[in-house]
Order: sequence, then C-alpha cells, then structure tokens
Amino acid sequence: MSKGDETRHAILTEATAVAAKVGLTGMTIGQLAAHTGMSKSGLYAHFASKEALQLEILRHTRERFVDQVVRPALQTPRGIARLRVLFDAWVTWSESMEEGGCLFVAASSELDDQPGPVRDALVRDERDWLEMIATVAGTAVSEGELRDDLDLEQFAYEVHALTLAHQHASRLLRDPKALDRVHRAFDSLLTHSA
Amino acid sequence: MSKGDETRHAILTEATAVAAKVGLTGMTIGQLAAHTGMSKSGLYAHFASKEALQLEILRHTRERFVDQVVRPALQTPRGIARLRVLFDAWVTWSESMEEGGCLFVAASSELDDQPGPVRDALVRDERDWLEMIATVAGTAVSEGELRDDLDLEQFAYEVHALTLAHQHASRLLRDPKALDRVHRAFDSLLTHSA
DNA sequence: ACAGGAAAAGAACGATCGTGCTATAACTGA
DNA sequence: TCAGTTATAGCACGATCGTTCTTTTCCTGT
Repeated sequence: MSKGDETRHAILTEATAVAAKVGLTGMTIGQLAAHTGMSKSGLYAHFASKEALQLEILRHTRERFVDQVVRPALQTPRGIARLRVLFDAWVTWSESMEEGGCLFVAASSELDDQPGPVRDALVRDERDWLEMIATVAGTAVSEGELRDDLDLEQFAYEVHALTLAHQHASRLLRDPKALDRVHRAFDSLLTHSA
Repeated sequence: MSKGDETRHAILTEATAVAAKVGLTGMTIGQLAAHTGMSKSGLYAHFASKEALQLEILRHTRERFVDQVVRPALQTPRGIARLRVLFDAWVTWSESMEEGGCLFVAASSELDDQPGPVRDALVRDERDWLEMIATVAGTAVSEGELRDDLDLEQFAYEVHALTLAHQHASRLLRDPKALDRVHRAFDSLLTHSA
C-alpha cells in the first residue's frame, strides 16, 4: 500500500469515529484535520468533496461491518446458532465504539429527511442489513428451529428495533442494564418465534 | 399574550420543525431567521444563546407531547385500553410531523455522546417517557389484563424499541408497510405479555 | 395622542465553514 | 542518486456561523 493510500485509510478510520460522534453533517474538515494532525488542504486533497468523503466513510464502515458482524455469523452453522452470533456480533460491534456507537444507527436519524446520495447509500445499507437478518432467520426456519409460518421481514424488523433500542439505552441513557435488556428481549423474541 | 410572547411562540414552533429535520445542532440562527422571515438579530433577541434556544425547543416539544400523547391516554380507562391509546397517540404524533418525525427520537441519537445541559434535559425527558409507558402498563397489570410477573421496565424498553423502529422504517426507509409493521409488533408484544 | 418601553432590524465582530490554487516537501522507480 | 511523481502544506476566497451593540420601529398604558 502506497503512502497515499495509507494516510487515506487512516483519515477514513479517524473520520468514521468523528462522524459517529458528531454526525456525518456535523463533522467538519477542520475538525478532522486537527484530529489527524494534518493540514486542512492536505487532508482534503484525498477527497473530491465533503459529500464524497461522507460516502467513503459509509463504504469504509460497511467493510468493517461485514468483517466484524456478518462474517462471524456466516462462519457459524445455519439456524438459531447463526442468528445468535449475528446478533451478538452486532452488540459487540456497537459496544466496541469508544464514542457514538454504530455509525449506521446515528446516521439513520440524522439523514432520514435529508435527500441526496449519502442518504441513498445509507438506505441501501440498511435494507441490506434487514435483508441479512431475514435471510439468516430463514435458515433457522428451514432447519426447523423457528416456526415455518414466521414472517421473516417482520422478524427482521423486530430484531432491528432491538438494535436501535440498545444504542438508545446504552449511549443516551447510559443504562447499566442495557446489555441485559437487549439480550432478554432477543431471547424472548426467539422463544415466541419457535 | 403580548406581541413578544406571540412571536417567541411562533419562533419556537418553527424552530421545532427545523430541528426535527436537520437536528438541534444542525439548525442555525440564520436558517431559522429565513424560515420565520425575521432578521437574525431580531430573532436572536428572544433567546440568551443558541443553547438556551435548544433547551426551549425541548421544553416546547415536551408541552405539545404531553398534550397530544400523554393526555389522551390519561383520559382513557386504566389498563390495556389506556396502553393502546398511549401507543397509538405516539404513532399519530410521529406521523403528524411533515418532516423529521419525532424530535425526541432524532435528538436521541444526535446528542447521545455530546455532553451538556441539552443532552441532560433530553435524558430526563426520555426517562420520563419510559417511566410513563411502564406506569401505564402497570395499570394493565393491576387490572388483571397483563400477567402479574411482567417486568414493567423491560416492557417499556420493548415498546420504546418499536417507536424507534417505526421512525426508522417510516422516515428513512419510507416503507409503506411501516404502520402495519409497528402495529403488528405491538399487538404481538401485548399478546405475549398477557 | 403621546411618552416610555418593548421588539425588531442593521451592521459588524472574529471564527470557522467548504473549497480552490500554488508552492514545497516526501516518496518512488529507474 | 536523481527525475518525476505524489503527497502535503500554505494561503486565500466568499459564505456563514454565533454573538454583540446600536439604532429604528412598533406596541402599549395612560
């Protein structure tokens, strides 16, 4: 990897953290330059515009998300076991961020009424994520571990609801019981879907 | 109501809408002045600082929330009936916003890692809201409509999860089935808590 | 209707925004 | 090592940020 690609990658890593904390819009080039110890123009030279940077941040986050959440699940046997790993990996992913939690969650409410390519990209990512949950739940159905009349999309919707609730309880309310809460809710959802 | 109070109120109403769309931080005085047709300084004279304005926006929203969501519920007989009205009123409240949806939901992920008095006020509001759900669910328990070993806080957590999910499905994903989804999830939650 | 006070506008402040252009510094392949 | 490329910094731009101060306009009580 050349020097350019290296710093570009470092910028994106730092930018992802900043964006998770203050939002994709709230994040500024100057702020980011200060965080990385670069000059504003030196940093900016790596991206065509702020919007391009935001899109790159989403792409960078998506790659790490696949690595840390999706892949562990796909390496687990089909069925409820895989579903549990997927969910637990998400919780771990969310908890692993020093500040701001999961960028997708933060960006979701930030961009929900701000049309443009960044919002469009986020919507695609979120649809993919919901589809992934539904698909994995489907393996549990075909393994006979969840009831076969289960509405997979509705199930994914409710699992996703728990991820949003966890970020809220953990990040905003700083509820020490947040982890316990989200696991109990997920278990009860599994029970009622069996 | 004097002239000053009148415009102040009008500003807050407009500011609430703007803040729901672009965030409490993303909102700017200039933007707000343009929306209200006032000069920046004329508008600003009504508030001590931007932070004070943000706090006033939260207070203003809380008042309307009590009127439109809490009050209808408290005017309904105790028990599941009241719980349903509370939830339905929230959904109506959220849907009634032209843009941005429920400000509390939007602010929750915006401020979750931004310490200060605004975050503190929001945390209080969210705690109150969760407590309200738990309390109303408690009336359904004491009426014998929900099982008496129900964990009220956990129940409130899961109901709240659905409100977050609804805003996501409705505002970000523009899912036409969003309303159906949230109602089905709520019904199933009630069923499993009976 | 007029005086006194409240409300709004005007203008300006230093700071920072996103974004260019130009020059210097650092890396890389021959 | 040296040329040529690539990466970074410096500097400046118009715009807008939150905020203050002064002036003008409007409202209100008598």
